[in-house]
Amino acid sequence: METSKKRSDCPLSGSLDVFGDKWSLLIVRDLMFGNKCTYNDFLKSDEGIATNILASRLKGLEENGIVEKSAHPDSKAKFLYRLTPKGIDLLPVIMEIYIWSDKHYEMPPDLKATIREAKKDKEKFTKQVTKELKMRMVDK
Amino acid sequence: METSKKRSDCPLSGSLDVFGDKWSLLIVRDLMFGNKCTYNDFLKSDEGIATNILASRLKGLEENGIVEKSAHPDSKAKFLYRLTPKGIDLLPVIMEIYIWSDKHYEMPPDLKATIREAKKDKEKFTKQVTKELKMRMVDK
DNA sequence: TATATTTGCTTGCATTTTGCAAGTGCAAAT
DNA sequence: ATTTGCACTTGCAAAATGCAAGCAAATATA
Repeated sequence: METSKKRSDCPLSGSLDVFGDKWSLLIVRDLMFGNKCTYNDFLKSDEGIATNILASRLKGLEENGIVEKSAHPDSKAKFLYRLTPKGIDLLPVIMEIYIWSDKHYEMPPDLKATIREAKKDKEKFTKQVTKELKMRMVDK
Repeated sequence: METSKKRSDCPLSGSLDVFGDKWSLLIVRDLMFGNKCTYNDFLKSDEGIATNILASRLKGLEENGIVEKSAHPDSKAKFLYRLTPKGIDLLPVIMEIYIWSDKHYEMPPDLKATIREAKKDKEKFTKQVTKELKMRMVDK
């Protein structure tokens, strides 16, 4: 197996090797908040990811233990993509990006409200969402 | 002026348009923790950024109000790059990436100790580092 | 049962971005 | 006066991206 070499010992650079691109965290977002879990779900997201890029990102996320692919309960033609615990642990990272964004850019009002609410008690929000996501893991 | 179009209304995708690549946050890291502030400083970082990429990333970060370029007090041949308040506000994002990394990967022991300490009281750590960074802003 | 459609991709190809090496112009040190 | 340092720019090959089309298996429809 070909292990891609690290650029340095810095954990930040190592993390960016995993999700430092324009698409990976959007897939994680869709899994966390978008109620999306299939290839076509991700394809339909507003940003319009190209199908080959989606395939390569899903592969990368899977190889890095962020998402996990399994059989879909409804159909053999579908697959179910889910966040692993490691993927769920990206919630605080994504939250802080939203909070940063809220501070420096405009955004849809409903989302803004949610973020401000979450910001009030980050730990509570994180724990609650994490719990929900872990529950989703064992479903089916 | 050519404004690059947003991929969607999602603040996460907008943020990734700003710093969603393998290099931008490493430059921010160098400015935050590495005591680096010149072009050559960034070039010398362990990851070995290519000089043309560094130039383009610094330009992007500047255009997006994350860093600011000014005259260097020591020499007319040098320039000083500094984080803006908006750039300093990325501290919590970077912190959470470090914390995620600490949970899921190995890392240098001294850095690990710092991260664990910061994690104990994130708000205290954030406030203190932010204060130091803002002080650095007004120096010179 | 035959046909059409859905699903999750892969392939080909043009365009863009990256990475590497070399070069440039100005400032400063020797 | 010449060399060195600094902050880039340029050229070019290689890799990644984006777009459209194709494809096999599974499912839905006629």
